[in-house]
Amino acid sequence: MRAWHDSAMTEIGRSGAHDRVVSSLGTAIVNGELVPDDDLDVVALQERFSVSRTAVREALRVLAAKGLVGARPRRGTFVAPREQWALLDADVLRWRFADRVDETFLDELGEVRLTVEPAVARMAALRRTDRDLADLEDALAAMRAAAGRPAVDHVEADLAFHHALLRAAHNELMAQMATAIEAGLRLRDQFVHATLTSESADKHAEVLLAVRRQRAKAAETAMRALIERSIADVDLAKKVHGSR
Amino acid sequence: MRAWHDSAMTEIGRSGAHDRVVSSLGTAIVNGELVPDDDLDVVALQERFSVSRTAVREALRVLAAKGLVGARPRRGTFVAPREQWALLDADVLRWRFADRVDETFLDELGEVRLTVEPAVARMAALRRTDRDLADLEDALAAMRAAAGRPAVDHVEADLAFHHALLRAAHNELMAQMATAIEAGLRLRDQFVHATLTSESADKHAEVLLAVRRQRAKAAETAMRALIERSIADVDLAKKVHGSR
DNA sequence: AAGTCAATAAAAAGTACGATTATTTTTTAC
DNA sequence: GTAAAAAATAATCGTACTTTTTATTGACTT
Repeated sequence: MRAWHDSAMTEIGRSGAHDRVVSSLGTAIVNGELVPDDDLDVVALQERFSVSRTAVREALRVLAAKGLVGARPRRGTFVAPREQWALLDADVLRWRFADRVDETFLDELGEVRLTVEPAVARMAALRRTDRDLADLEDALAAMRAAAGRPAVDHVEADLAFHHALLRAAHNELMAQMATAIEAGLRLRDQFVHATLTSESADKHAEVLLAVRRQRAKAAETAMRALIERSIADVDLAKKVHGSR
Repeated sequence: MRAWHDSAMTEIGRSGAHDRVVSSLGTAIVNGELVPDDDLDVVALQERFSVSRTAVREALRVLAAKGLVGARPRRGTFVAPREQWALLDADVLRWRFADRVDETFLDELGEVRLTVEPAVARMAALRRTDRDLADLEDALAAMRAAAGRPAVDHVEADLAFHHALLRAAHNELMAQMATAIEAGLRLRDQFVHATLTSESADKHAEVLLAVRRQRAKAAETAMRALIERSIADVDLAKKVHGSR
C-alpha cells in the first residue's frame, strides 16, 4: 500500500484544472503507475496539482464513476481493484493507449472484431432499410474518394462505413460494443499507418453487395475475410516494428 | 428545450445525498423523462433535492463522466445527445432496466450473447489452463448444488460459470463486454424467473467437457445450443407476460 | 485468564455556502 | 463589418460543519 507523491506528469488534458487532474490520475492508474489499493491522499493531490480541494474531489468523483477509484471513511481514497474498471469507457481506452501501443491489446481487438463484425454484417443484411443502404453507399463512395488524400481521411472513411453498417444492423446494444471498439480502431490505424488500397475498398464493396441483396451468409463471410485481412496487416506491422 | 421541474421520483440510491441525485437524474435521462438538449438548472435541482450546490455539481460531474450530460458557459448544463451515452456502463444499464423490462432489449441481448458467448467458449477451449478448468468445475458443482435452493442462487451460480469461462478465454477486452452483458443477464433472469433445470446443468457440463478436451468447435456448438435454449425461454416468458 | 461484545473516539469522506475567476456568447460601438 | 465590451453562467476556491465507518478500549461472560 504505497502512497503517491512524486512522478513525472506530461498530460495536458482538456482545459480546466479539474480535467487535468482527471486525465493525469486516470492515465497513471490504467498504466500501472498507481496499482490497486494504493492510497490517494487528497491534500497531497491538491498540492501536487496546485488546485483546490473541490477540484480534486470532483476529479476523484469522475474516476469513481469509471470504477477506477473507491473511497471510504476512515480508510481514505484508493485505487479500485482492476475488475471494477470500466475498460470499455472511451476515456479509459484513450488513457491506456495514448502514447504507446499494446500489442496484446491489438491481438485481443482483432479477436473481438472477428467475432462481432461478421455478426453485424449478417444482421445488417437481414434488416437494412433502403435508407441504410443509401448511407452505406455514401460511405463507400467516401472511401474511394479518400484514395488520394491524407491517411487520416482513410481512417475516418473506413470508420464511417463500419458505423453505417452498425446502424443498419438495428441492434443498439451491439452498436455500443462496436463504438467501444472504435476507439481501439483509431489506435490500430495509427499503428498500422493504414492506407486504403483499392483492394480494401473492393472488399468493403463486397460486403455492401451482400447486404443489398440481403444475403446474410455472404455478408458474414465477406466481412470475416475483410477482418482477417486487417489482422494480417496488423501482424505485418508488428514484425516491422519489432525488427527496426 | 424544456426545463425539468416536477416528476415522480422513486429511486432510493445508495446512501449519500449526492448518490440520490445521480441515480434520480440518471434514471430520468436514460428512460426518456429528460430528453437530449433539455436544460438542467442547477439551482432548481438543489431545491428539488434539498441539497447544496456542491452535491448537485458532483452529481452532474458523474453523469458527465458517463456521457449523459454536458455543460458549457452561457448555455448551462443540458442532457447530452444519445450517441454520447455510455450505454455499456453498469449504472446506466441498471437505471434503464431497474423497474420495467424492455422486450426489445431482451431480444438484442439474446443476439449479442449468441454472437459473443460461443466465441468465448471456443477461445476458452483453446487456452484454458488447469486452473481455469478447476474453477469451471467448481462453478458447475455450485450450479448443481443450487438445485434445491432459492432462485437467486441459481442466477448467481449461472453467472459464476459464465464468468469462469470468460477468464478461461484470456481476452480481457472480450471479458469486459461480457461483464457489461452480465447486468442484462440479471435482469433477464428476473424476467424469466429462471430456475436451473437439470437439463440446463447438463448443457453447461457439455460445454465444460469440450473445453477440457480442448475441442474448440464442440465448445462453440454446445454454447450456441445453450444460448438458443435460453432465448427460447425468454420468448416463452414473453408470451406468458403478454397473455395475462 | 481469555475471548467476545458493546460503547466510544478518531479519522477521513461527504456536505454546505459564499465569494471569486474564467470563458463564451451576445451586444454595442466604432 | 469588425472589434471591443458586457453579461451570463460554469468553474474554481477556501473554510467550516456533518456523517459515516472503523479501531480501540473497557466491561462482561465463560
